[in-house]
Amino acid sequence: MEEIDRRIVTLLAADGRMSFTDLAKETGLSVSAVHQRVRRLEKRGVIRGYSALIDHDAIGLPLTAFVSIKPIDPSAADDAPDRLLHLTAVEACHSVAGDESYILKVRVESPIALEHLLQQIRAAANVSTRTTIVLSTPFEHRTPDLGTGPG
Amino acid sequence: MEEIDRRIVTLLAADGRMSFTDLAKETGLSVSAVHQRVRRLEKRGVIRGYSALIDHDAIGLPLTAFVSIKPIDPSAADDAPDRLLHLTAVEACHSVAGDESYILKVRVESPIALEHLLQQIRAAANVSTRTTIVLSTPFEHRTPDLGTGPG
DNA sequence: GATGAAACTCCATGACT
DNA sequence: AGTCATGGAGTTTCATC
Repeated sequence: MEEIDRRIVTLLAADGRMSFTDLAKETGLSVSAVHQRVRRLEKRGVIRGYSALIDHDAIGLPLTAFVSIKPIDPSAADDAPDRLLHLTAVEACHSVAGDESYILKVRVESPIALEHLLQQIRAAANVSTRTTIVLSTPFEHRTPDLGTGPG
Repeated sequence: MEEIDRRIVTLLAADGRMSFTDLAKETGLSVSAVHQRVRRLEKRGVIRGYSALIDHDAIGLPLTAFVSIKPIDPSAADDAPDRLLHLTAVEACHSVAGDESYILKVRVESPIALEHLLQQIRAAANVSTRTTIVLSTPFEHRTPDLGTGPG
């Protein structure tokens, strides 16, 4: 990927609603050239989508936790992600190296809701869980610094 | 927060560039009423901003890891987040309950870059680190289901 | 790939209920 | 809080280079 595309990606990662007009000003291109590039980045999957960043406290999901899971039967099919998809409290699922197989990031309303969710996770994916509760989040969703590229 | 605001938040979390016109159609309100609500949600901090979701493989940061950190001197001032802010590879920093004090999410170019970053983290915050490498990410950034509210 | 212009759609604000 | 009206911006497409 090239310099101007990197700049566009950086700008849109920092402000997902920036207008094409402003992107054009920032990049020195015409509006239609920027438009074309953004559409191409979307089509190529470099830009996967756009999202509003939400204050989870404000929407009634103040409790965040990381849940590491491990299959109870190590010989069973490893389809945990599929089995957890329906649990909307599970915001992310990462397959990881190490003693456990996945790390989930979950957002719930309360400790009771977390307890219930853990039961659901264990039942749905036939796993044991280890939970780390988030006390506060100094920062999150920071935009990568794409600098001037590899090289 | 009330029903229509929840709906607006859900829609914008799923598509951060949705137009006010479409939000109006989805909510049954007029464009200006939606406009007013979105601005209020932004002002109240319920919506903290907007971001493009990026494919990290495509931008040359294919290696994700979780780094748990623990202070080497437990009596020292706990200002790790401040000390890590300048490391742009650190995408998120969560204070957590448990044996370790923070979990960081980092994105780097390569194993060598991770090694270098870990050295920087240890030096900057005077901590020990424990790193869990992400092999793949079945899903991430899922939108919360705000349903019809608490109750 | 980039550009400028045209047609169209959307945004943002003010007057009013 | 909401609607409607409106002028100003922003978006999208197209012919052209």
